[in-house]
Amino acid sequence: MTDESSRPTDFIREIITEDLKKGKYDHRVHTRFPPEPNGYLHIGHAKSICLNFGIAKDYKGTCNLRFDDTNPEKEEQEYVESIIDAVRWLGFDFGPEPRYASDYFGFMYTAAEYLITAGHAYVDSQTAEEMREHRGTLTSPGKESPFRGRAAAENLDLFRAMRDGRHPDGAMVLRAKIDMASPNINLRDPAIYRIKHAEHHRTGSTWCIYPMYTYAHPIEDARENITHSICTLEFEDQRPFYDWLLERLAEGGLVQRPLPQQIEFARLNLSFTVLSKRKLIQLVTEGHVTGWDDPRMPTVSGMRRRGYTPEAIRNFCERIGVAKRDSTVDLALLEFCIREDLNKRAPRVMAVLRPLRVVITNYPEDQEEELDAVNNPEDPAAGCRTVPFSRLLYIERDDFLENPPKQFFRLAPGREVRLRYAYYITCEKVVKDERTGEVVELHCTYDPKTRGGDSPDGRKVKATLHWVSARHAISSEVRLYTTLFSTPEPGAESGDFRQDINPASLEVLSSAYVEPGLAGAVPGSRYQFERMGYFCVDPDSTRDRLVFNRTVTLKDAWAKIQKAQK
RNA sequence: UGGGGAGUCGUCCAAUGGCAGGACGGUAGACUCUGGAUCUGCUUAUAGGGGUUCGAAUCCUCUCUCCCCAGCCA
Repeated sequence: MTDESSRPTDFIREIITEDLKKGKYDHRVHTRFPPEPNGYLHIGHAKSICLNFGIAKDYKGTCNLRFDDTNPEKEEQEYVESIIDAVRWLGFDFGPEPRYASDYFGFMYTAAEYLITAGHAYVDSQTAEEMREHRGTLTSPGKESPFRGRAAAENLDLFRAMRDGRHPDGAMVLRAKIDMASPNINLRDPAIYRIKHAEHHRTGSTWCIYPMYTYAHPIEDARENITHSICTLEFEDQRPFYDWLLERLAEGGLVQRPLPQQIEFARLNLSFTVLSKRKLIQLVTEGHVTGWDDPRMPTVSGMRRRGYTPEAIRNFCERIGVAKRDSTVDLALLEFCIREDLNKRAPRVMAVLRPLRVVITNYPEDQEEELDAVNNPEDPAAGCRTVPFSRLLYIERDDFLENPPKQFFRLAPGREVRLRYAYYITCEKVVKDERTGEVVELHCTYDPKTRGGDSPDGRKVKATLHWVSARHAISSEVRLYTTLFSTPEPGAESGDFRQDINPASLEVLSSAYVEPGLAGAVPGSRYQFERMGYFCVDPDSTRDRLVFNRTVTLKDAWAKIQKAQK
């Protein structure tokens, strides 16, 4: 909202605009993105990142990157690095250093002692199982713990003993004292501290008790003066506790008003993919993909390797909007966003993925020439290049059909087509393997007067084919990706998402040819292979051999016709 | 069967008592040295019943459907 005329675009910005109008937070807006460092970021996180950092930007506020590292058994340094990397790559700035929940462990401990002293918390010596039994059910109230009535002094001693490591894991927990009969289960004396004799990735062995998310998160927000604490829908039931805790701490003067407020929105679901952390981990550990950055993964690192741009992802996140209803976004929208971006910026090159040899019989054996080609018709500033032409070429196997159906415009016996930026050629002869009947080579003639691709007599052709000169082309590997799952909602039918893994999600083409200008292309560079799609140089490339990942195909009218006829 | 949320084109998001709109998808066409891009047309929706109102997607009411919650996970 940088000017008067702009209006909020979602219900969260509406709330913020209203708060600003009322002066609720002294005209400040401060958000945060709080991942747990126990996995890699995916497109669903990107939605949250764009929301939180986007709001900060819109309202000239601040957004913190904060690691919610309250469970040492699950969290690792490796993840914090990948998350930092992903956030920066997406184009967001959180200052020189991220924040950590563990930065506040000391304060959280002090606050817990205050709660005990004020009679708002107690140490419970029940086992986990006993606690579960006493919690009641969704429809029946819980029962109070026999330890609920302990005096503050005893609780304090016990809690300090917990901290000092005098009890094993699970021996006791600190609980908030609220209401065991509450219809909201989260208010039935939730555990707020547990014993874990575990090494923490940042605090080492300083602590053997760790706060629960429920307790830690509101405190982290308050400590960072967060104004709007935006999270996903499943935390909605948690909000009464969030408010309860902060109210108690404000009463004790441990946090200042105005208190941050929690606002929930619906997480992203995407068709043909899974986004739950558990499922993503399973894909990696069970070897269904090659790693977190496998180009078929919906992780930020996977999409990056696939060839997605930060701009396309940000644009996607803006287009899908923010609301409270559960929804599943069509993968086609994501693909639209990356095509839209790459169409404007990706240089065009010619690459033949499944080569078919073509001999231009009337082109002199020892002759070759350089032809002018436009780098990007959408961007005149991208300039021109030349591509070599000679007697022996490769064209795409799919661009020739011996017995073409009516709607097939491409090369066929006796038919004339244009070779892009080069010449008109006519297919004169089809050479086949005698045993298999497979077409192995085409003999064509070219019309020298059509150099550059135009015929002086105004003669039209129905198709333009991409090609490479066999002598000059660089042999490369091309990895063709389609969706990792073959159904829009993986697991919907069988209950096991792995049943719907698409066995054909990766096709490796090891004898593709790209034009010579691509020599030395660096990993991460993106190109449009004319008529085939957008491709990105994979880090697996070596000096001698380029490897390309297909980011997304071009829209393909012919493929659609073929599909419709099946 | 407790509590908390949510129901609008195929999909996602708007409309905040006043002509249900946009984007993606789909489809038809124009154009084209990429069957790309671009442009144009068309397509389809307020979960259901009752009520309030001159007027309801919006307010009231009843019903239905879907999601979340019974970790010492986040």
